[in-house]
Amino acid sequence: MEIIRRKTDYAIRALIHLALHPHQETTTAEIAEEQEVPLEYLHKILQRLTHGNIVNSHRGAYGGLSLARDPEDINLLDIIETVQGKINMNKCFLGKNGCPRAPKCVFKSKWLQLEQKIAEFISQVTLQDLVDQVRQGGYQEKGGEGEG
Amino acid sequence: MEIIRRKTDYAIRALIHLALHPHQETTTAEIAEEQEVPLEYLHKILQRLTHGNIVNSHRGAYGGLSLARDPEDINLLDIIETVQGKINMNKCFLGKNGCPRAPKCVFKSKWLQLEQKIAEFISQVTLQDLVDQVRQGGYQEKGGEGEG
DNA sequence: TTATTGTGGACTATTTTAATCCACTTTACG
DNA sequence: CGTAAAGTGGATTAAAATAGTCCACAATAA
Repeated sequence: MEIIRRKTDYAIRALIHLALHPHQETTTAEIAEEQEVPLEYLHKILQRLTHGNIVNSHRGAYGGLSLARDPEDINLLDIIETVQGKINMNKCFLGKNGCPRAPKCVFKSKWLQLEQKIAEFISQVTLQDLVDQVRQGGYQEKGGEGEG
Repeated sequence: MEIIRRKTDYAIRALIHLALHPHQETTTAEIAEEQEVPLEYLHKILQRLTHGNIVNSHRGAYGGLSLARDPEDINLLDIIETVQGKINMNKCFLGKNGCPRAPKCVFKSKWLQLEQKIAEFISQVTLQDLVDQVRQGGYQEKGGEGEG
Protein backbone atom coordinates (compact mmCIF):
# COMPACT_ATOMS: atom_id res chain seq x y z
CA MET A 1 0.00 0.00 0.00
CA GLU A 2 1.37 3.34 -0.99
CA ILE A 3 1.17 6.24 1.44
CA ILE A 4 1.69 8.83 -1.27
CA ARG A 5 -1.35 9.07 -3.52
CA ARG A 6 -1.07 9.67 -7.21
CA LYS A 7 -2.44 13.17 -6.88
CA THR A 8 0.31 14.01 -4.42
CA ASP A 9 2.83 12.66 -6.85
CA TYR A 10 1.33 14.91 -9.51
CA ALA A 11 1.41 17.84 -7.12
CA ILE A 12 5.07 17.38 -6.38
CA ARG A 13 5.91 17.11 -10.04
CA ALA A 14 3.97 20.28 -10.73
CA LEU A 15 5.70 22.12 -7.91
CA ILE A 16 9.11 21.03 -9.09
CA HIS A 17 8.17 22.27 -12.50
CA LEU A 18 7.19 25.64 -11.07
CA ALA A 19 10.37 25.83 -9.06
CA LEU A 20 12.40 25.10 -12.16
CA HIS A 21 10.63 27.87 -14.06
CA PRO A 22 10.48 30.84 -11.73
CA HIS A 23 9.97 34.43 -12.88
CA GLN A 24 7.29 33.39 -15.35
CA GLU A 25 3.66 32.51 -15.33
CA THR A 26 3.34 28.84 -16.08
CA THR A 27 -0.02 27.50 -17.15
CA THR A 28 -1.62 24.36 -15.89
CA ALA A 29 -1.78 23.15 -19.47
CA GLU A 30 1.96 23.52 -19.83
CA ILE A 31 2.63 21.54 -16.66
CA ALA A 32 0.11 18.91 -17.63
CA GLU A 33 1.78 18.39 -20.96
CA GLU A 34 5.30 18.44 -19.68
CA GLN A 35 4.60 16.14 -16.75
CA GLU A 36 2.11 13.97 -18.60
CA VAL A 37 -0.68 14.47 -16.11
CA PRO A 38 -4.40 14.70 -16.99
CA LEU A 39 -5.14 18.39 -17.38
CA GLU A 40 -8.49 18.58 -15.64
CA TYR A 41 -7.28 16.54 -12.74
CA LEU A 42 -4.21 18.70 -12.41
CA HIS A 43 -6.50 21.71 -12.28
CA LYS A 44 -8.14 20.27 -9.20
CA ILE A 45 -4.85 19.50 -7.57
CA LEU A 46 -3.45 22.94 -8.23
CA GLN A 47 -6.60 24.47 -6.86
CA ARG A 48 -5.90 22.75 -3.58
CA LEU A 49 -2.33 23.98 -3.63
CA THR A 50 -3.67 27.46 -4.28
CA HIS A 51 -6.03 27.22 -1.33
CA GLY A 52 -3.17 25.93 0.74
CA ASN A 53 -1.17 29.00 -0.17
CA ILE A 54 1.53 26.97 -1.81
CA VAL A 55 0.97 28.37 -5.26
CA ASN A 56 -0.43 31.65 -6.47
CA SER A 57 -2.78 31.70 -9.40
CA HIS A 58 -3.54 34.45 -11.85
CA ARG A 59 -6.61 34.17 -13.99
CA GLY A 60 -7.23 35.40 -17.47
CA ALA A 61 -5.14 35.74 -20.56
CA TYR A 62 -1.44 35.52 -19.82
CA GLY A 63 -2.32 34.24 -16.40
CA GLY A 64 -0.98 31.11 -14.84
CA LEU A 65 0.71 29.84 -11.73
CA SER A 66 3.73 30.52 -9.62
CA LEU A 67 5.04 29.38 -6.27
CA ALA A 68 3.58 31.36 -3.41
CA ARG A 69 6.73 30.94 -1.36
CA ASP A 70 10.36 30.11 -1.81
CA PRO A 71 11.06 26.43 -2.40
CA GLU A 72 13.00 26.32 0.88
CA ASP A 73 9.82 27.32 2.66
CA ILE A 74 7.63 24.61 1.16
CA ASN A 75 8.03 21.23 2.76
CA LEU A 76 6.76 17.84 1.83
CA LEU A 77 4.39 17.62 4.76
CA ASP A 78 2.65 20.81 3.62
CA ILE A 79 2.26 19.40 0.17
CA ILE A 80 1.01 16.00 1.24
CA GLU A 81 -1.45 17.32 3.78
CA THR A 82 -2.73 19.96 1.39
CA VAL A 83 -3.47 17.59 -1.42
CA GLN A 84 -4.34 14.31 0.24
CA GLY A 85 -5.09 15.22 3.81
CA LYS A 86 -3.47 14.31 7.07
CA ILE A 87 -1.66 11.01 7.42
CA ASN A 88 -3.07 8.97 10.26
CA MET A 89 -2.00 5.57 11.42
CA ASN A 90 -5.43 4.39 12.48
CA LYS A 91 -8.68 5.85 13.64
CA CYS A 92 -8.61 3.56 16.59
CA PHE A 93 -8.18 -0.13 17.11
CA LEU A 94 -10.66 -1.09 19.67
CA GLY A 95 -14.34 -0.54 19.68
CA LYS A 96 -16.61 -0.61 16.72
CA ASN A 97 -17.24 3.01 15.80
CA GLY A 98 -14.04 4.53 17.00
CA CYS A 99 -12.71 3.69 20.39
CA PRO A 100 -15.04 4.88 23.12
CA ARG A 101 -12.09 5.31 25.40
CA ALA A 102 -9.90 7.22 23.00
CA PRO A 103 -8.74 9.77 25.54
CA LYS A 104 -7.40 7.05 27.79
CA CYS A 105 -6.42 4.58 25.09
CA VAL A 106 -2.82 3.51 25.35
CA PHE A 107 -2.62 2.19 21.82
CA LYS A 108 -3.36 5.61 20.57
CA SER A 109 -0.10 6.86 21.97
CA LYS A 110 1.81 4.33 19.89
CA TRP A 111 0.17 5.58 16.75
CA LEU A 112 0.63 9.20 17.66
CA GLN A 113 4.30 8.59 18.33
CA LEU A 114 4.66 7.08 14.92
CA GLU A 115 2.62 9.74 13.20
CA GLN A 116 4.85 12.35 14.72
CA LYS A 117 7.99 10.59 13.59
CA ILE A 118 6.68 10.43 10.08
CA ALA A 119 5.57 14.05 10.09
CA GLU A 120 8.90 15.16 11.50
CA PHE A 121 10.85 13.43 8.80
CA ILE A 122 8.64 14.50 5.95
CA SER A 123 8.50 18.09 7.07
CA GLN A 124 12.28 18.29 6.98
CA VAL A 125 12.30 17.66 3.26
CA THR A 126 11.77 20.87 1.33
CA LEU A 127 10.83 21.48 -2.25
CA GLN A 128 14.26 22.98 -2.66
CA ASP A 129 15.83 19.67 -1.67
CA LEU A 130 13.87 17.91 -4.35
CA VAL A 131 14.72 20.53 -6.91
CA ASP A 132 18.40 20.28 -6.05
CA GLN A 133 18.29 16.57 -6.56
CA VAL A 134 16.55 16.99 -9.87
CA ARG A 135 19.22 19.44 -10.96
CA GLN A 136 21.80 16.81 -10.15
CA GLY A 137 20.20 14.61 -12.75
CA GLY A 138 18.23 12.28 -10.57
CA TYR A 139 15.33 12.04 -12.96
CA GLN A 140 14.50 12.69 -16.54
CA GLU A 141 12.22 15.45 -17.75
CA LYS A 142 9.72 13.26 -19.50
CA GLY A 143 9.60 9.77 -18.08
CA GLY A 144 7.42 6.96 -19.26
CA GLU A 145 9.42 4.05 -20.63
CA GLY A 146 8.27 2.08 -17.64
CA GLU A 147 11.53 0.23 -17.34
CA GLY A 148 12.40 1.01 -13.78
CA MET B 1 -5.77 8.67 5.01
CA GLU B 2 -5.17 5.83 7.41
CA ILE B 3 -2.11 3.66 7.01
CA ILE B 4 -3.59 0.84 9.05
CA ARG B 5 -6.40 -0.85 7.15
CA ARG B 6 -9.48 -2.16 8.85
CA LYS B 7 -8.44 -5.73 8.30
CA THR B 8 -5.17 -5.08 10.09
CA ASP B 9 -7.11 -3.59 12.95
CA TYR B 10 -9.23 -6.74 13.04
CA ALA B 11 -6.10 -8.86 12.90
CA ILE B 12 -4.55 -7.11 15.86
CA ARG B 13 -7.71 -7.42 17.86
CA ALA B 14 -7.86 -11.11 17.07
CA LEU B 15 -4.24 -11.62 18.04
CA ILE B 16 -4.70 -9.81 21.30
CA HIS B 17 -7.67 -12.02 21.97
CA LEU B 18 -5.56 -15.11 21.31
CA ALA B 19 -2.80 -13.82 23.51
CA LEU B 20 -5.26 -13.22 26.31
CA HIS B 21 -6.59 -16.77 26.00
CA PRO B 22 -3.56 -19.02 25.68
CA HIS B 23 -3.60 -22.74 26.42
CA GLN B 24 -6.90 -23.22 24.65
CA GLU B 25 -8.19 -23.55 21.16
CA THR B 26 -10.12 -20.44 20.33
CA THR B 27 -12.49 -20.50 17.38
CA THR B 28 -12.80 -17.81 14.77
CA ALA B 29 -16.47 -17.55 15.64
CA GLU B 30 -15.62 -16.82 19.25
CA ILE B 31 -13.21 -14.07 18.28
CA ALA B 32 -15.65 -12.65 15.76
CA GLU B 33 -18.35 -12.40 18.35
CA GLU B 34 -16.17 -11.04 21.11
CA GLN B 35 -14.46 -8.47 18.89
CA GLU B 36 -17.55 -7.70 16.83
CA VAL B 37 -15.91 -8.47 13.51
CA PRO B 38 -17.69 -10.07 10.52
CA LEU B 39 -17.06 -13.79 10.82
CA GLU B 40 -16.37 -14.64 7.19
CA TYR B 41 -14.05 -11.72 6.79
CA LEU B 42 -12.20 -12.64 9.92
CA HIS B 43 -11.75 -16.12 8.47
CA LYS B 44 -9.88 -14.61 5.55
CA ILE B 45 -7.72 -12.48 7.78
CA LEU B 46 -6.84 -15.37 10.05
CA GLN B 47 -5.99 -17.46 7.03
CA ARG B 48 -3.36 -14.91 6.12
CA LEU B 49 -2.02 -14.92 9.64
CA THR B 50 -1.86 -18.71 9.44
CA HIS B 51 0.07 -18.55 6.19
CA GLY B 52 2.33 -15.98 7.75
CA ASN B 53 3.07 -18.37 10.57
CA ILE B 54 1.67 -16.02 13.15
CA VAL B 55 -1.16 -18.28 14.20
CA ASN B 56 -1.60 -22.03 14.08
CA SER B 57 -4.89 -23.46 13.00
CA HIS B 58 -6.45 -26.79 13.80
CA ARG B 59 -9.32 -28.02 11.72
CA GLY B 60 -12.22 -30.16 12.66
CA ALA B 61 -14.36 -30.49 15.72
CA TYR B 62 -12.76 -28.96 18.79
CA GLY B 63 -10.32 -27.26 16.48
CA GLY B 64 -9.51 -23.59 16.46
CA LEU B 65 -6.63 -21.20 16.60
CA SER B 66 -3.66 -20.39 18.75
CA LEU B 67 -0.63 -18.16 18.47
CA ALA B 68 2.19 -19.77 16.55
CA ARG B 69 4.81 -17.94 18.60
CA ASP B 70 5.14 -16.11 21.86
CA PRO B 71 3.63 -12.64 21.88
CA GLU B 72 7.10 -11.18 22.42
CA ASP B 73 8.14 -12.70 19.13
CA ILE B 74 5.31 -11.25 17.10
CA ASN B 75 5.78 -7.65 16.12
CA LEU B 76 3.49 -5.14 14.54
CA LEU B 77 5.43 -5.03 11.29
CA ASP B 78 4.94 -8.78 10.84
CA ILE B 79 1.24 -8.38 11.41
CA ILE B 80 0.78 -5.40 9.12
CA GLU B 81 2.80 -6.83 6.28
CA THR B 82 1.14 -10.20 6.59
CA VAL B 83 -2.38 -8.90 6.38
CA GLN B 84 -2.19 -5.78 4.26
CA GLY B 85 1.14 -6.05 2.50
CA LYS B 86 4.27 -3.97 2.61
CA ILE B 87 4.03 -0.28 3.36
CA ASN B 88 5.56 1.79 0.59
CA MET B 89 5.81 5.53 0.40
CA ASN B 90 5.43 5.73 -3.36
CA LYS B 91 6.04 3.59 -6.37
CA CYS B 92 7.99 6.40 -7.88
CA PHE B 93 7.38 10.03 -8.54
CA LEU B 94 8.67 10.70 -11.92
CA GLY B 95 7.82 9.01 -15.13
CA LYS B 96 4.45 7.70 -16.06
CA ASN B 97 4.60 3.96 -15.49
CA GLY B 98 7.11 3.87 -12.73
CA CYS B 99 10.29 5.82 -12.93
CA PRO B 100 12.49 4.57 -15.74
CA ARG B 101 15.54 5.64 -13.82
CA ALA B 102 14.58 4.07 -10.54
CA PRO B 103 18.02 2.67 -9.83
CA LYS B 104 19.56 6.12 -10.02
CA CYS B 105 16.62 8.09 -8.73
CA VAL B 106 17.50 10.28 -5.79
CA PHE B 107 13.93 10.76 -4.65
CA LYS B 108 13.70 7.09 -4.11
CA SER B 109 16.29 7.31 -1.38
CA LYS B 110 14.14 9.78 0.53
CA TRP B 111 11.23 7.41 0.45
CA LEU B 112 13.35 4.44 1.36
CA GLN B 113 14.78 6.31 4.30
CA LEU B 114 11.32 7.05 5.53
CA GLU B 115 10.04 3.56 4.89
CA GLN B 116 12.89 2.22 6.95
CA LYS B 117 12.17 4.58 9.81
CA ILE B 118 8.56 3.53 9.84
CA ALA B 119 9.43 -0.15 9.66
CA GLU B 120 11.98 0.21 12.42
CA PHE B 121 9.54 1.82 14.76
CA ILE B 122 6.69 -0.52 14.02
CA SER B 123 8.81 -3.62 14.32
CA GLN B 124 9.83 -2.62 17.79
CA VAL B 125 6.28 -2.88 19.02
CA THR B 126 5.42 -6.44 19.94
CA LEU B 127 2.12 -8.13 20.51
CA GLN B 128 3.20 -8.51 24.11
CA ASP B 129 3.47 -4.73 24.42
CA LEU B 130 -0.07 -4.34 23.24
CA VAL B 131 -1.32 -7.06 25.51
CA ASP B 132 0.42 -5.46 28.46
CA GLN B 133 -1.26 -2.20 27.71
CA VAL B 134 -4.61 -3.90 27.42
CA ARG B 135 -4.06 -5.54 30.80
CA GLN B 136 -3.41 -2.12 32.27
CA GLY B 137 -6.92 -1.21 31.24
CA GLY B 138 -6.23 0.78 28.15
CA TYR B 139 -9.30 -0.47 26.36
CA GLN B 140 -12.54 -2.20 27.08
CA GLU B 141 -13.36 -5.73 26.07
CA LYS B 142 -16.35 -4.91 23.97
CA GLY B 143 -16.20 -1.43 22.54
CA GLY B 144 -18.86 0.18 20.46
CA GLU B 145 -20.49 3.10 22.18
CA GLY B 146 -18.86 5.33 19.60
CA GLU B 147 -18.29 8.07 22.08
CA GLY B 148 -14.58 8.52 21.76
C1' DT C 1 -15.17 42.28 -26.62
C1' DT C 2 -12.89 38.25 -27.22
C1' DA C 3 -9.54 34.69 -26.35
C1' DT C 4 -7.27 32.83 -22.52
C1' DT C 5 -6.79 31.12 -18.16
C1' DG C 6 -8.23 29.56 -13.50
C1' DT C 7 -12.66 28.19 -10.43
C1' DG C 8 -15.93 25.25 -8.59
C1' DG C 9 -19.46 21.95 -8.48
C1' DA C 10 -21.46 17.83 -10.26
C1' DC C 11 -20.66 13.81 -12.34
C1' DT C 12 -18.56 9.22 -14.00
C1' DA C 13 -15.03 5.65 -14.00
C1' DT C 14 -11.65 2.89 -11.92
C1' DT C 15 -9.39 0.74 -8.27
C1' DT C 16 -9.04 -0.78 -3.70
C1' DT C 17 -10.92 -2.50 0.34
C1' DA C 18 -14.47 -4.86 2.78
C1' DA C 19 -17.60 -8.31 3.08
C1' DT C 20 -20.23 -12.47 1.66
C1' DC C 21 -21.18 -17.08 -0.36
C1' DC C 22 -20.50 -21.66 -1.04
C1' DA C 23 -18.54 -26.06 -1.92
C1' DC C 24 -14.78 -28.38 0.14
C1' DT C 25 -11.39 -30.67 3.59
C1' DT C 26 -10.08 -32.10 8.05
C1' DT C 27 -10.94 -34.14 12.40
C1' DA C 28 -12.90 -35.48 17.11
C1' DC C 29 -16.27 -38.10 19.01
C1' DG C 30 -20.15 -41.15 19.45
C1' DC D 1 -18.60 -45.77 10.06
C1' DG D 2 -20.99 -40.93 9.93
C1' DT D 3 -21.93 -36.60 11.45
C1' DA D 4 -21.20 -32.16 13.40
C1' DA D 5 -17.72 -28.77 14.08
C1' DA D 6 -14.11 -26.47 12.61
C1' DG D 7 -10.84 -24.13 9.07
C1' DT D 8 -9.77 -23.54 3.60
C1' DG D 9 -9.97 -21.39 -0.65
C1' DG D 10 -11.92 -19.50 -4.68
C1' DA D 11 -15.55 -16.68 -6.68
C1' DT D 12 -18.46 -13.13 -6.21
C1' DT D 13 -20.64 -8.79 -4.66
C1' DA D 14 -20.80 -4.36 -2.11
C1' DA D 15 -18.97 -0.23 -0.50
C1' DA D 16 -15.68 3.23 -0.27
C1' DA D 17 -11.84 5.77 -1.84
C1' DT D 18 -9.34 7.56 -5.56
C1' DA D 19 -8.85 9.17 -10.16
C1' DG D 20 -10.53 11.45 -13.83
C1' DT D 21 -14.07 14.22 -16.72
C1' DC D 22 -17.47 17.76 -17.92
C1' DC D 23 -19.37 22.07 -18.04
C1' DA D 24 -20.91 26.66 -16.96
C1' DC D 25 -18.72 30.50 -15.04
C1' DA D 26 -15.43 34.39 -13.46
C1' DA D 27 -11.40 37.15 -14.21
C1' DT D 28 -8.29 39.58 -17.05
C1' DA D 29 -5.04 41.19 -20.64
C1' DA D 30 -4.80 42.61 -25.21
